[in-house]
Amino acid sequence: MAEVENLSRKEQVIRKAAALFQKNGYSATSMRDLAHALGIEAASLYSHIKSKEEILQSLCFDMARQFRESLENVEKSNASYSEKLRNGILGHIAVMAKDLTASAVFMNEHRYLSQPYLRDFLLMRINYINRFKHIIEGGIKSGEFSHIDTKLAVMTLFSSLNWMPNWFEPSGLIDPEKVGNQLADMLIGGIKTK
Amino acid sequence: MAEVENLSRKEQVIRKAAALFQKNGYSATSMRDLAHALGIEAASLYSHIKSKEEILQSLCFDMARQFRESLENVEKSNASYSEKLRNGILGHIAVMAKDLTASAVFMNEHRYLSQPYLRDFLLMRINYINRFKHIIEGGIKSGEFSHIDTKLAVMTLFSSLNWMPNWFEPSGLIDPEKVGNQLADMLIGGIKTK
DNA sequence: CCTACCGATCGGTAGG
DNA sequence: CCTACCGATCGGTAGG
Repeated sequence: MAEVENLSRKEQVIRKAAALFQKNGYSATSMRDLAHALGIEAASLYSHIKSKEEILQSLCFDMARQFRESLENVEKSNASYSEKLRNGILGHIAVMAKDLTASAVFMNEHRYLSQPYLRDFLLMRINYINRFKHIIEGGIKSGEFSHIDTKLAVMTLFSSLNWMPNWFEPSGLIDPEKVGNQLADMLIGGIKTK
Repeated sequence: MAEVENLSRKEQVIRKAAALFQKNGYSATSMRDLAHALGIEAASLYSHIKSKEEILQSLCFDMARQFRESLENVEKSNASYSEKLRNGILGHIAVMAKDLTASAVFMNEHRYLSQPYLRDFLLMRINYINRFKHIIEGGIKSGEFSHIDTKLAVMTLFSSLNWMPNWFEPSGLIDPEKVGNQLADMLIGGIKTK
């Protein structure tokens, strides 16, 4: 059934769906809403996708893969723990900045995944968080960081990162690298006068 | 129609709804789900509440009021900017810890409010954030804080605070005051060795 | 990509 | 708090 030609149209469907999921939420977005936004009938969507949830799966797992790949590259480097933490932050923000809409869906709508996808997603997320945690723990052992609560530190970092799609200007006025460096400065160096 | 006797039953309905909204999302929670969880028929819910959204409104605006009141008390004090920031954080966490379920709904489900409630809610939230921002700006002017990006700083703070209901142990094993002080230490003092 | 349609479920009301 | 029910809408399929 001409899979190749359908690929770009499928991409269009997924991207439009992401925009609607971000704006109105996954559950509150109907396939008729999506079809109308694309100028077609609801039934026609099923030529491109198997189900509503397949769209959500694509969005969530594609973002998860990009985040994971970014962090793997950072881990492979020989940088200090401070630098690894900074580069992990920069990489995460760079991935988000490439698609703020998909990032917002990744963060806010993954909960509507059914099993076993939800379980897999949450396991991947825990794994990702733990890898950041290990960098922080390494930095504490090496003496680069003070003896802070690592769980609180990594949760603060993770929440800050994931909240960004909600306040970044979609216009692209914000420079992801600049914001990443500022966040790293603040979390690593603190905001208090030295 | 005996408003007084209905109050506690209405409270039960709202609290059970909050738990379901937190677990499954507002849109994905049906009035039949809620009724079943309470052991009654869906139609019977309407003796206690006017609509599904009225429940969401109660939850969101009640939490918003508590957050506002907490911050107002901090602003009235004569503390330094560091202390005001710390006390603002402690107050916010204390309000959340009193009802983690309602806090999660406040954070994750407010978007399903219809107009004009959504507008009012978002204006209150912006106001709340700006008041924290003013504390940080005051601290920069007074020399207590270094010249960081105030928007980034307040967004980092705000996202850290609002993410907590998602990782706090519901068992109450976490001491809100301890976590608040640690977060304040980290954000005010930084995590890097001095 | 369409028309025509399915069974299920939605929030909510009438009337008791 | 119940039974009985409303019109609207849901995700998805059949068949072209």
